[in-house]
Amino acid sequence: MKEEILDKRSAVLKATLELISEQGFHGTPMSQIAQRANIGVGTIYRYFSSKEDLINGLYIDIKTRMTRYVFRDYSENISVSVGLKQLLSNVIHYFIENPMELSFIEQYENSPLITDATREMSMHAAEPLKALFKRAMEQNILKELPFDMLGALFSGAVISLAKLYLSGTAGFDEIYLNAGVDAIWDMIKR
Amino acid sequence: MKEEILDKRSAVLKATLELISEQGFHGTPMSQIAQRANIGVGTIYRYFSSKEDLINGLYIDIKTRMTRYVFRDYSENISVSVGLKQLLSNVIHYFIENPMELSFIEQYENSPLITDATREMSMHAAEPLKALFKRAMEQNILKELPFDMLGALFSGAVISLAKLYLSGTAGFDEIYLNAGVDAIWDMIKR
Amino acid sequence: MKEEILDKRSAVLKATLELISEQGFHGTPMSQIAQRANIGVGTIYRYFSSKEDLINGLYIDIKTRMTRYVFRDYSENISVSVGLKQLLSNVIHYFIENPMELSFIEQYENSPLITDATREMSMHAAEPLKALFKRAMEQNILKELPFDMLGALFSGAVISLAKLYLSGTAGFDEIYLNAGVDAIWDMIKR
Amino acid sequence: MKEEILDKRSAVLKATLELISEQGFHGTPMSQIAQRANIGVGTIYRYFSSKEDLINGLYIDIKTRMTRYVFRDYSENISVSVGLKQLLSNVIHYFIENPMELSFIEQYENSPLITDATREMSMHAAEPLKALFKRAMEQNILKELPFDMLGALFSGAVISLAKLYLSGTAGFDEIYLNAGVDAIWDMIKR
DNA sequence: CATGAATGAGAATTCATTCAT
DNA sequence: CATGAATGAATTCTCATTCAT
Repeated sequence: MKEEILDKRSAVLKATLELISEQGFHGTPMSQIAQRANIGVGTIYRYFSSKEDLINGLYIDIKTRMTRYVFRDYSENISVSVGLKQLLSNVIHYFIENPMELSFIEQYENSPLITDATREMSMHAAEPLKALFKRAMEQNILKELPFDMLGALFSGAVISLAKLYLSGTAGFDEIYLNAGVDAIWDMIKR
Repeated sequence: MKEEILDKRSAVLKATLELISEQGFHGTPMSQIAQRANIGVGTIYRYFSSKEDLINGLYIDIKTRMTRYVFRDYSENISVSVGLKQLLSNVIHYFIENPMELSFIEQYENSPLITDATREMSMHAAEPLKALFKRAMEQNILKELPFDMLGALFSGAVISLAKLYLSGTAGFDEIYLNAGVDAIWDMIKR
Repeated sequence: MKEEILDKRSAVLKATLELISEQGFHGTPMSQIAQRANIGVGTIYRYFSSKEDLINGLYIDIKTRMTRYVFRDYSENISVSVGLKQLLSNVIHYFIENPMELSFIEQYENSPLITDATREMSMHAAEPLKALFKRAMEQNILKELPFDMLGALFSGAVISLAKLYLSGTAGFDEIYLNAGVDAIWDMIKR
Repeated sequence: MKEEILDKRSAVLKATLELISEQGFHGTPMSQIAQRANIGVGTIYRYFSSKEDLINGLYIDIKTRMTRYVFRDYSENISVSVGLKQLLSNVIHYFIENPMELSFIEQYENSPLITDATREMSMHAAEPLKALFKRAMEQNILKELPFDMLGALFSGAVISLAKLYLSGTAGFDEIYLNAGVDAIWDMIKR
């Protein structure tokens, strides 16, 4: 009964993610979330002050877990280029293994629901990446472009690749995926 | 009074784009669209059978205009690599000049509102790009990757770059933009 | 092109009857009536001041034609009992031959749309029947009941019989119909 | 405060009956029903999935109560002819005592809103009457006509009589009513 | 006269949020 | 604390009616 062990807050987040990733924010009433989470509607409001707060909470939760996953094997000991490629690969794999989270993030980041505070928080989560970029710049490994720009190109391409993979239409395997990762690397490397 | 010369259907599309790009689909009631378009609510329904139909119609309208813009200077006479770089540059500039359209497209393509029929139509619009890629492949100019993948990497990076530019935070100019375009080129070129 | 010979007013009435008998008042927009009548919506308003007026006009039209049909072979020369039975039979046959009119009348008479003026008019149409009843009373042919009551019993049973016949479920033929008419006759005859 | 003791579902049905019987289906908005029932609009939808469902629910409710009333004193011990006359009388009295229900039933049964499922249910409610007719046929008490036809003649006349009585114009009393009942009896008896 | 595009009042329905139990 | 019935503001959509052409 893994599901029942989940504390209520987590159960709500899980239900929200599942439902929103396929039905969208506005296609998902609070009542349905409560039902899926096996709790009463009112209970959601003990953990989140409003639906918007819930959405934001879910975003933060996902971003946190993702950052942890993506940097899990990073250490200052490994070379920058290895580190960056590993990072790249991790991001892709995170999304491939968590397609609902990708779907949610894409919806959320392009919606007007996103709070400035949340955006701020998201920036903060990107700090480690920035640090890595900085080290790479110092070693003349990356193109001489603003950090933000490298990040944007990088993440835009990565997410797009993950989406293509998940769409299933392409039908390409791990090998192609690696080729894609290499291509992205070509984009940012000097 | 340019606005009043617009036929009503166009006025509705214009109003919808403006409002949705900043408030989102669900933050924008039909009544507000009507108001902005200076017509009655009922009139919208003479041109679009439902709100969903309106959204889809707007998407198709935008995609059509964008495709026209992006391929406007393309000809079979120019070299493939020049053509591709021009294309790249055009896409970026289209979005920079039409930020609301970028915002709308991003919302729409990640929402559950998107119809299969519309997705189909969108594929169709990508045909010229595919043809160009094909020519490039034959000349061994591009990496040996599936078309879909090249397209995904390409568009993901381009859109991401345009968004960064528009966010204004980067504050970089045309020169940097060109550097970005070159980086994207590095990603797909052999 | 019989349809096109019809003057517009009649075309509107015909279209209204057809549509309302199957879709009901509120399931039938004015625009649909116009379409079926092959005229513009606005034109309806040249002949009828409002939808309500149209409905009332249709009712009066139907009642008039029905009364004419039902009394078509009546004359003071034939005996009262023959005349009454003939009348009875005529009413049934009118409805059987004009099912849409029956459907419309039943809807209309039970709806709150019916005007006092129209009800008045309807009474007036029943005058010949009353006269016939009076003659019958004087000859001690009918039960000693108020005219209104005889009329109510009579018309209630007749309409009910016609509806049953038209429902088709009973599947009975002309012979049974005559037996039904006889039964109704038993109800009012002394 | 009898009204306030009513559970909400019943309060809604009561309000609906009152309003519809005088204003018709389409003259009665959900908001008005809610107001009359002293509840919020949304609450109606906890008990009925739509306005149509509400109307159907009301019809079933009324038919159930009416059937109970009409057969309340029926038993297999009493003679068939007494039973039938009692039934006849009960139907009339039910409608006289519940004029709004008569009005509603008449509107509903002649409207295109009626569902096949509901019609089915209504047939089912007529079973006891059919059984009684059957017994009567076996004893050669009724005319040799199909059950459906006897039922149609019977109910058509009864309802018509009740309506006349309620219209108040006739101004006849219980005695006349009984005479009417006798007349109807003459119609179906052998 | 005929037309049908334009209108907006009005209706059904949904759903985030509250609060009595 | 947890619940879910109750609420009503807000939204989409329809359609009778008008009036410029």
